[in-house]
Amino acid sequence: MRIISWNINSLRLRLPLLGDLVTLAQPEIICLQETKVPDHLFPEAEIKALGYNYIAYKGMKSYNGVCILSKHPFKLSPLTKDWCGKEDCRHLAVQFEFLNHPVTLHNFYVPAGGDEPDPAINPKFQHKLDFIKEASQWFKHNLDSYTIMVGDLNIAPLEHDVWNHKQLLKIVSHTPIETQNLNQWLETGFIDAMREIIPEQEKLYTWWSYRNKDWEKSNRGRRLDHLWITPNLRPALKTIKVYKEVRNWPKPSDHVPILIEFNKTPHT
DNA sequence: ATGGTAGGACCCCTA
Repeated sequence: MRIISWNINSLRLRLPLLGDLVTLAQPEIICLQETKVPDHLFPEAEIKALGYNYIAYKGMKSYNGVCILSKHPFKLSPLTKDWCGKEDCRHLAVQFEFLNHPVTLHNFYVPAGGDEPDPAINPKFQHKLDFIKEASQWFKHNLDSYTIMVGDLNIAPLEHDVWNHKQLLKIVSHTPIETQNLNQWLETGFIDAMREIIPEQEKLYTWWSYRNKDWEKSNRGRRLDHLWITPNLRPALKTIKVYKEVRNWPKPSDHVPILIEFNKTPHT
């Protein structure tokens, strides 16, 4: 079972790239963030033409937006909700059968938080902290036994999730308050699947700013996108892959797709 | 220390 998570930064603009990604990665399920398309304009026919007949989307004009595209049937999970009292299209949850269990899949787009890492003067940073706090509390009581959680969490928690740990400690996405709060969310019952496979001492990025002249040469990346699983899915975990080459495709997103693959017949 | 780029809608916001 191959699942992709990707902050696509406009679904309509990058539909051709999504097609290329399907060819390259052959995912059975795709979770996208920052679709930037309101529901009445969602390109459903084009997505179905790519082979994904089961679709859930929650979008709005200009900002945010998430969707889940699948080759296998699923139902929308009742765990889908709004956060911080805002209807800003940052979360979808679905449920499907896998390994003879109902598996819940969450797709999140966490607020970026603006530039100034001080909640007293930056309401966007306050929103980000509130969002993570609320999610941490909520998952204490609403974590299904078999759960996969993916998305753009806009936080790079570990030293080697950023190109320069010391320099980024004061930069939004890598401040201690963010990484502490994200760890509390993780500790509600998840495993960081990417770091299960790729050692913590190894640099690992999923995002490179548009503002670098040569992103590959300067390599000032961050791991903002994540793949979390509950421990009972750990025996089935097969592969993690970061599709770094997609950052060099024409008109790329600043995030690259990440893949999690499970064995379909685990010996648990 | 600064400013750099991109997407979408609207004369600027968000990332």
